[in-house]
Amino acid sequence: MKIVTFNVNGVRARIDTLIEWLKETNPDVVALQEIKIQDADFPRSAFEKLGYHCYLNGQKSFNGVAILTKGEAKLSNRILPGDSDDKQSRFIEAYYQEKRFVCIYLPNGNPKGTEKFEYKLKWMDRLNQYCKKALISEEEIIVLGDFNVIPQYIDCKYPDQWTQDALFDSQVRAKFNYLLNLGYLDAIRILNETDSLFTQWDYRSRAWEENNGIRIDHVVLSPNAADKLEKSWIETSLRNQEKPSDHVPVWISLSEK
DNA sequence: ATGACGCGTCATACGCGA
Repeated sequence: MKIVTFNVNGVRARIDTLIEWLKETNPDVVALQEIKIQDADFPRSAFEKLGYHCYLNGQKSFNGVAILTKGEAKLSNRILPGDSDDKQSRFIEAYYQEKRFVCIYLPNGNPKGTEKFEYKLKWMDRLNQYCKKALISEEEIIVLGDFNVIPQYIDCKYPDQWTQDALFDSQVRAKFNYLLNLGYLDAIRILNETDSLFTQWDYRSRAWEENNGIRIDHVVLSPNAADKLEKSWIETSLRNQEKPSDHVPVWISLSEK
């Protein structure tokens, strides 16, 4: 089973390249972030023509996540517990072929020292508690999306540039580590020990041309899912397209048995 | 310290992202 996560930075702006990419790569499960559209306006038919079922938690203008599956899935949750006032669309969960897919767009949190940063920290606590509780089921759980967390120094080109940033904050990194310490596995890092494995490059300041990137899009696996991990890779080439997203897809394949 | 790009919006400047 081929599974991919992709922050598209606007599904309308990306629809043509998205459809072309899906035709070529044919993933079984697709997790999208920053679709920036409300559910009613999502271009369902373009994906349905390729055989995908669409499960949406959209929002006008900002945020918005989706799970697409080749065949019918069961939408199980669109709310991350722990804050009934949270109106931002950053979480969706679906079951497909006896696996649980949790697609997230974790808050950016910048700048530090504001309510945005506090919201990020609380959101991460909520996610960690959710993922901790989920382990009890012993299901195969795939948590994937834009985490807005640079886990380690080797996950950015110039760590000095990020020391004051919410993506590389020590509390934020500790909360990401909490998830790993529960027994979840970072699917890219576990199979690739080299540096410069980036998933996002700023549009500005020639960041792509100079490979000034960061690794913030992650696929995190529960132990039972990790047992089936065959490969993990980052599809860097998409950043070369015309009108690219600033992020690129992150892939895993799981064995069928 | 600032701005740089790009997306979306009851647009034609501004919020937001990373």
